[in-house]
Amino acid sequence: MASRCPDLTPAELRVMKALWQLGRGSVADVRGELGTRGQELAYTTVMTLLGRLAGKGAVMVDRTREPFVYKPAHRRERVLRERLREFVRDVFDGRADSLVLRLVEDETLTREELREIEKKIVEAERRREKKP
Amino acid sequence: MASRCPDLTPAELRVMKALWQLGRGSVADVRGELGTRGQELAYTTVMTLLGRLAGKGAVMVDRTREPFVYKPAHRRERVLRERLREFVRDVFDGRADSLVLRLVEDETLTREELREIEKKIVEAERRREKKP
DNA sequence: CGCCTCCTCCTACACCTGTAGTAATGCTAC
DNA sequence: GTAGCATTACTACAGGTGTAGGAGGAGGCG
Repeated sequence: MASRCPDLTPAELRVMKALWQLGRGSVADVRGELGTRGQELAYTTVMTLLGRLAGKGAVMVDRTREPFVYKPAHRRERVLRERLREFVRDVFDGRADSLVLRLVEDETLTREELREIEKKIVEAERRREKKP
Repeated sequence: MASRCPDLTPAELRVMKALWQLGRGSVADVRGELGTRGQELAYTTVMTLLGRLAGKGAVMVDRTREPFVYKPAHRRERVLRERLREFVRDVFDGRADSLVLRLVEDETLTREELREIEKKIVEAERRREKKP
């Protein structure tokens, strides 16, 4: 397995989301994408954030072209998974089940979603029976 | 419905957890409880944190007794629920289902936990059928 | 050819966080 | 009653975060 994803601040995460959406892009592109999500930021602010992200290895920069092209260094999936792990550890003391129970009981999920999750659970259980 | 729970920093949350465990207690008590969890902090550090928590209304202070007695202003349940909500919104764009799916597929949960969750889901679905 | 515009680089800066020291004050024990 | 110890109040401070301005280069337009 590869190097750990670096920690991201909330603002940085928002930038990453824009980048994941775009695939890759210039500062202006990212700024535009953030704009469509209601995050109006000055050009230089976006630059600063992308710079910090590059500094911690969360994005790759292609400097052979101007304007520079930024690209996520890790896939969204992976970063979110890691955030989730941390969150479960820090807030729910590692009790993932109690987190899920809370969501289930909290009306946060629609009937559809519940059904979908149930299906996945059954699948997961079946998988584990076979290959423990 | 009551006033929103204030935002807590990671260090503050750790203090709150100690306080929830104790029910209520002095600075020294909280410090001790944190100690048993491997969070060794100077007395004054704990004071600072409790002071900040009091400042943002997360704990109540009884100053009629010395040493002052600190007590959580909100129940654990409630604070965790709110944190979870924020997390789902900020990191998973509000898609609680995709968060849960990730946990289910991620081997993060034991067979037991999966079964438990499944049961809760069935219950929740049944509840909703009756009272939509 | 000189200016405007876009872009990058460096700098700034106020606020938040984690962590703790020092001063003051009051109670306890000799 | 005086020297400690516990406790609180005030202060500190380095590092992180969110947000952005200004300087300077490079290319397009009049």
